[in-house]
Amino acid sequence: MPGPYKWRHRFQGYVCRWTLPREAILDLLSRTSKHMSAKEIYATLYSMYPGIGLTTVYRTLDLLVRSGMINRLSFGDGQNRYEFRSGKKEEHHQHLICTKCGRIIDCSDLFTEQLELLKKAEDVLTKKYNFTVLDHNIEFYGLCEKCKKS
Amino acid sequence: MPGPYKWRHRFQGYVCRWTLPREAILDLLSRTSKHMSAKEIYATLYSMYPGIGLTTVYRTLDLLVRSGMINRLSFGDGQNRYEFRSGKKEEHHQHLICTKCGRIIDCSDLFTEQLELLKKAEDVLTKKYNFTVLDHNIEFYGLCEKCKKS
DNA sequence: AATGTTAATGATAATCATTTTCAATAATAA
DNA sequence: TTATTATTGAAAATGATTATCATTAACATT
Repeated sequence: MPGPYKWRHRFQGYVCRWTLPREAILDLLSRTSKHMSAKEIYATLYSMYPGIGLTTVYRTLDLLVRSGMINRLSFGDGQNRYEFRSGKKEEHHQHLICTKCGRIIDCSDLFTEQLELLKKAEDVLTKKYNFTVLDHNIEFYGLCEKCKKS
Repeated sequence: MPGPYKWRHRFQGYVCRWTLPREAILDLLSRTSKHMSAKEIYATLYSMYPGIGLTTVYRTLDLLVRSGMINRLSFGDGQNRYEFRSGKKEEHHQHLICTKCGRIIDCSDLFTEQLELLKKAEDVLTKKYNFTVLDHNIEFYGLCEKCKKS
């Protein structure tokens, strides 16, 4: 369990009480580069904090999503996954998903291309569909290094 | 129920027996512009073909996904959705998803931008991650016309 | 520091999408 | 027409997520 209330200040106005489970879940997600499911988060925290309940994990994840601290991802494997959301607006990244082993790789190398797509998209979508873009998501499916070999 | 076996020929080699449920499900998806869930497909077919079972719908959808006839989509609302896949490789489109009412709009207006992103992506991802891109997916989240007003 | 209010928790049960099981059916080859 | 076996559908099983509710604990007030 990390320093007592590292993340508390980011919740002013969102939540009444800052608690150990909330701190622990947000802290875990801020440290890992994995895209963890609720069960995985629960299992990880359980080892250092056996009192925690799976229900609380689900509830807290929901809270964190709603308050914009984390992203909920669904890759279609039957469970949602979560990732920490950096403060910076520009730090959008893509996910590479191996269709063979399910590995997920983060990729932030297409910054310029993405921005251009986005700029154009906002323009087109507003004019044609009167749709206001608030967020976007780009995924690439294919084969990772390991799976190509085998 | 449509003309007897309209889609049969596209299955040569994929499947042994071509049946009424398979025909009906594929035909329905080929006609609709909606992004239907298994339950919705089941309900629609049930009215004209009361013998059909939900299990068969799930199984057939799986078969159709595996053989490349349809796409499975997961927008994170707890159920998968399906769309017919046109033969043409280039006919990739994006989805606009209204975060308020859940409406899904198809959009094919970003053809050039998408191609350029993709071209660059394949290059970068191969070099940096040794990842082979087979497919991609782009989604825009925001507010649709109706939801902006209310 | 002690107290009271009530938000937050966690165990359990419920829900909902999807999968598995298995006996019955029907598509196709012989 | 018959035999083979892929396919079907009902029912049960699974697995992720949500709802219920009594208990606990955060924190504002004393």
